[in-house]
Order: sequence, then C-alpha cells, then structure tokens
Amino acid sequence: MAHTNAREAAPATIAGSATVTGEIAGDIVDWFAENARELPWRRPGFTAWGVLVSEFMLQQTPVTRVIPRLEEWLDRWPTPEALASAPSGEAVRAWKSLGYPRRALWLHACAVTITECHGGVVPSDVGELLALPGVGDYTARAVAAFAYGARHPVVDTNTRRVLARAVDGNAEPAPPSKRDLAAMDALLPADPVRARAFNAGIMELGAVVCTARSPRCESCPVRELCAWRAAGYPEYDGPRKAVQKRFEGSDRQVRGLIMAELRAAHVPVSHEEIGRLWPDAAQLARALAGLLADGLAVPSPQGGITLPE
DNA sequence: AAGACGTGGAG
DNA sequence: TCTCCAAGTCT
Repeated sequence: MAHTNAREAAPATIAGSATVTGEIAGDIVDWFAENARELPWRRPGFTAWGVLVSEFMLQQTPVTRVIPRLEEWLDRWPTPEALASAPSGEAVRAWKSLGYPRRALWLHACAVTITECHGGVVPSDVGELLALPGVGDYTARAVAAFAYGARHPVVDTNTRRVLARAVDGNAEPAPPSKRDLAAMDALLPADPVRARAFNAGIMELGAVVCTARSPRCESCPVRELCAWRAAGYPEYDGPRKAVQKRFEGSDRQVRGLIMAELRAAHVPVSHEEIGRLWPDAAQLARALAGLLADGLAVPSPQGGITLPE
C-alpha cells in the first residue's frame, strides 16, 4: 500500500481519550502557527466577502487553481453590491474553467441577497449563511469562523480524514454525516482564537501532510498521538466509496463544452453552432436541456442561446 | 440518500 | 493511459 515509507513501529499509545484529543488540538494549533502557507485569504484585512468568494471557489477545487480566479474576481467585484449589479452571466464568464459553474450563479445570487436583505454585509450568523444558495454546512461555518472569528466546528474533507486517522484510527473517514460536526466540536478549543486556528490548522494538516494518497507521517505534528499509527496503519475496511464516473464522453463533459462556447461568445450561439460541439445529438440535447433548467444557459429572444442576464 | 455536477494535475 | 481526487451542495 501507499504508506510504506511513512510507517514506523507502532507505539503503545492510548488514543481517543479526552487528554489525547486535547493534545492533538494544541499540537495542531502550534504547528499551524509555524507552518501555515501564505494564501490570499490569510492576508490581514481580507474581507468577509473575500472569504465567502474564496470558499465558493474552493469547493471541490484545488487551491492552486483558485488563486488566480479569486484575485481577478475581487479586483472586479470587491463587494457584494458590485457583483449584484453585474449580470449573472458575467459571473459565469469570470468563473472561466473553474468547474461547477452553478457556483458562479449561486455566488451571484448570494451577492443579490446580501445587498438587498443584509445591507451589503456578509452575514456572520450560521443560520443566515445557510439560507444563502450554495452555502452548506461547511461554507457557512467557514465564513463564520474565518471571516468573523466565531467559534464553530468547520468540517471539510481534510478535517474528516485527519480525525478519522488521528482520533479513530481509520485510514479513511466514514461517509460524511452530521455527527462529524459534533466530533469536531468536542475537540474545539474553548478560546475562539485558538478554535479558529485549530479549524484552519487541521484543514491545512490534511491538505499538506495527512494527505489522501501518501501521507507524510514523518513530518506530522501529532505523529506520537495518532491512533492510526498506533494501530499499525491498518488499511481501510469500510464501505467502498462510489467510483467517480468517467468524464470522457459524459454529460458533464458535454455541458462543459457548451458552457465554454457560451463564455467565449458575446452574441447568441446558434443551435447549429452548438450542434457542432458534439457528435451525439441526443446527448447534446440532454446536456443543453440541463443547462437551461439550471439557468446557466437561456434562450435568446433573437434565437440561439446565451449566458443569463 | 445515492448520484449529478467540471476540470485538470499528480502518481 | 488511467485512476484518483480536490476547502461541497443540492435534489
């Protein structure tokens, strides 16, 4: 398996006790203070709006791909009000090839709601954040914690993997569940400043050390406390994760081709032009129908298809 | 509550 | 080449 060079002799450690989990949090906070990457959203004075935009872009998308889009976006639309006054199609166009373009539409809708219902200020309340389109358990708490310093458990895929290994002794986390929030909450330092650092630090640890493929256990700050290591790095034995379907030839690929065409065009794209994008007419029609249903594409009064207003 | 939803880099 | 998977959310 992939962890061969990370394995070491299993120490006799009692993992999972309150003491150990408290040490884990403290060690991660200390490690993060020394090892945090310099990222745009960690710059002093980065706005709550910037945090919200970055969290949308980071959903299922690697940091390195997000950074250039984020900088462009915030230069152009530095406030929710600025984005709200632009056509939603411009948001989709500026999203470029980040993927999952519904996020651009949702982010635009967030800007409109924030402008009209929240006085142009990104909400700090988790309930109000959850009410925004495209904002789920992760993003709502990430904004509350990172933009406003509130003490909430922030649970993403990195956090779940680190907790699965260090606390539960499993190679991989169980499928996401509401219980993850409670589990993280139990580890969260009482002090909001440290809680914030722990939330960010455990994500960072999962992103750069306790990675999915080849964890760098030799440089892990909680190596000595890790339940997975203590158990001798047992392989994952839970339910098999659903295999992601092949992208080549998929409806997703066809949707992507159509969206790329709409982004590139500044006049309506004719059905004939769309027809040239993909040989399978039935699949193409299905993809286009889906985009129309999602509001990512709209019929133009003059004929053809465009991005939304 | 599985499955849909983009894209591209790494191994 | 091909599989995995990356700061999730929605239905």
